Amino acid sequence: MNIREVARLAKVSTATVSRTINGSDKVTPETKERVQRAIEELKFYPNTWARALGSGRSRLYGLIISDITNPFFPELVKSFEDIAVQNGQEVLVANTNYDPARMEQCVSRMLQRKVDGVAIMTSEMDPRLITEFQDRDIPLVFLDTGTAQKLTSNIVVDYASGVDAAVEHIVGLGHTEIAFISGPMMLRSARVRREAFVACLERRGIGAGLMEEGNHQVDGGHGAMERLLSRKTRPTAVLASNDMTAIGALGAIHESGLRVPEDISIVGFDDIQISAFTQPALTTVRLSRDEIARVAFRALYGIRQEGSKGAEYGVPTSLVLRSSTGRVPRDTTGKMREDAGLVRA
Amino acid sequence: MNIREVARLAKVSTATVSRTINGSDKVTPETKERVQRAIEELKFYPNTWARALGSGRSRLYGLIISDITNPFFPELVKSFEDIAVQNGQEVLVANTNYDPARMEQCVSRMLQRKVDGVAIMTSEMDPRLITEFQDRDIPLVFLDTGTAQKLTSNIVVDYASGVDAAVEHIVGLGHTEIAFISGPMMLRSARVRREAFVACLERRGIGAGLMEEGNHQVDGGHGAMERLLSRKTRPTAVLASNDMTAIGALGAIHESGLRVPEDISIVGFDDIQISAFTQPALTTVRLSRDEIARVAFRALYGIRQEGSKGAEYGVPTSLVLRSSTGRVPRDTTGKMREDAGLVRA
DNA sequence: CTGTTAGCGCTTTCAA
DNA sequence: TTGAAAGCGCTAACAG
Repeated sequence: MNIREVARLAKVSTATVSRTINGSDKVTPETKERVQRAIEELKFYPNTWARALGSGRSRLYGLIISDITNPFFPELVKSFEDIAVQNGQEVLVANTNYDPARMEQCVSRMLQRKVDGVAIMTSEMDPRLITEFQDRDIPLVFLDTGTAQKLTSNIVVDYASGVDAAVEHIVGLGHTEIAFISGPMMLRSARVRREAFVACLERRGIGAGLMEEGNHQVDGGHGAMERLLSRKTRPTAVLASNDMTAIGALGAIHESGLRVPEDISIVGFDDIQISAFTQPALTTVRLSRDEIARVAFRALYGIRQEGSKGAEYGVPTSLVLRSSTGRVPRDTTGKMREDAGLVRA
Repeated sequence: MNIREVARLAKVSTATVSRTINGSDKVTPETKERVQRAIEELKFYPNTWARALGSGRSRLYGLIISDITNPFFPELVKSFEDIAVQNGQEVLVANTNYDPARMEQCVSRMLQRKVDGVAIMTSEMDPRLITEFQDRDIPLVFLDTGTAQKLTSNIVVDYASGVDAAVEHIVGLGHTEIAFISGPMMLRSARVRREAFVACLERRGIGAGLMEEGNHQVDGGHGAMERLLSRKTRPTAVLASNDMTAIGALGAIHESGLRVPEDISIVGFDDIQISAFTQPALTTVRLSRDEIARVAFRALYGIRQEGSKGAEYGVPTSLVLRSSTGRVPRDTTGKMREDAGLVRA
């Protein structure tokens, strides 16, 4: 079953069938009508691969992420896919699993599938691999890394404003011992977030905060928080590099018998869906996946479609106030207190 | 850049290049070696579509899910993709968003991409659409719905055993007022889970439980739990149709001032990653995504590869004990009590 | 507006 | 073991 059969049934040439499939305006309505009927009757679905071969365009966009298991990404994938499908394009999602070897494999898959563009939402990327794409004139868009060039764009998240709002909020509540649980420092994106925090404290003349390293996952946040709690000077407020980390920290705090926010305030980052439903609901810095996805797709699609150039796009962040932050407790000696709840009053 | 250039550089025919790419054993090691070098030198990546066109096999498998935003699915996607890539195949993921219209679109996409098989992990599916696949001899595998046929397999989750273990556990703790928060009743899979619960209570001669309907998402669980709490006879134990629902219920309980498990016990279903880190950690019925993914892929791939037939595969469930379940409180009048915590002793 | 035809890049007989 | 050549299903000039 192929375009020829449709042509035969509709009594036209394959070219005409092709034209009506592609919505060409140079086809008489009646002819178009006849072809449509033939297509319906035969339940014909044009072979995308053959179309791509013939036209040189795959209508396929690659989306490389590091861990689909981190809720931040599925939301991004969903948005990206929605926009792509709306524009008649498809998405090939690939997971690197934070593994450089798999990253190489992902790149190879993208290249073999002849994608029309790739959104690289993962932090580390061998420059050599990037060249593979650029040499083939494949549009690229990065998140927080890379620099705009001919065909490659970069999405720059304004971490500073969100972090600043968070710190201002925390400081306004009287906190002075502020800690930060970072992501894995081997990841560029994790370092960028950490730096935003450090720079913010500096700007405000607050002493360097306590630092612990997590892994952007729940268990890492849990472990980091435990280490933080065992320090001689316990922080009264903790910012986490992402919400998963914050959720892990929340758990560790509860297990230690302390309370949030009475004893310790927690601020997350990302605002993933579940953060509104943790106990207590997480105050967090929102980073819109929808916005990132939209910008990323447009950056890619725009180049192919409107011949735009690679550019730099900004994406804002903003503070979402919920219940995991509160006034600094009066007693900050670091000992567990039975009356912790009263401090709130 | 194509296979011809490689052939030219290696001084062989395109057929030979094709053979070495496909690992044919009818190529002299030396020739193979020469071709490999040429491929490396040119950084040649064979065009997958052309391969598909030529061979009639796309090496692409479709995976249709209903909501990538529900943590159950990303874990499934990840496992499925891992196995597929290990076998040199690719995965095309499609989201229906619980929307029949999008389901139709998904099917069309799969058909156009000429997938070699489709795993349909979403509950409702227009029979007409299924026919589209079957008419084209495309292997299918369903989760909990459909019946095994020539090329279509079915994965049957043994809900009964997991639900039974959960109810036994709950009953063993002295609970008698057991409620169930279901998923959306319009979904077959949600109905199946609910029925397993009802059947289990019947089998044990326990009166019909209280029922509320959620939507398999956090907010639905939250709302359903609120309704449950406002009833005259408040349940002392609640089973949820999935973990997201249970997490929502957990939140509603906390907000009402009651405690888990002192006042109310909660049992989830699925055992998604985050359930180990909720407050308290969720007791839940585990359903292995890994296992489902593995079985689903094998069902599809096996048919193409080993010529196996469509079959029925069972997947077990098991109870995971954590901290959200405890002994039934002595006082079950449904009033809020200040001493709730003491009941535990 | 419609048809003819030459590819797109690879696989796969069929010969050699 | 290797090569020549005929497709795979569709698109896109180019004619008409």
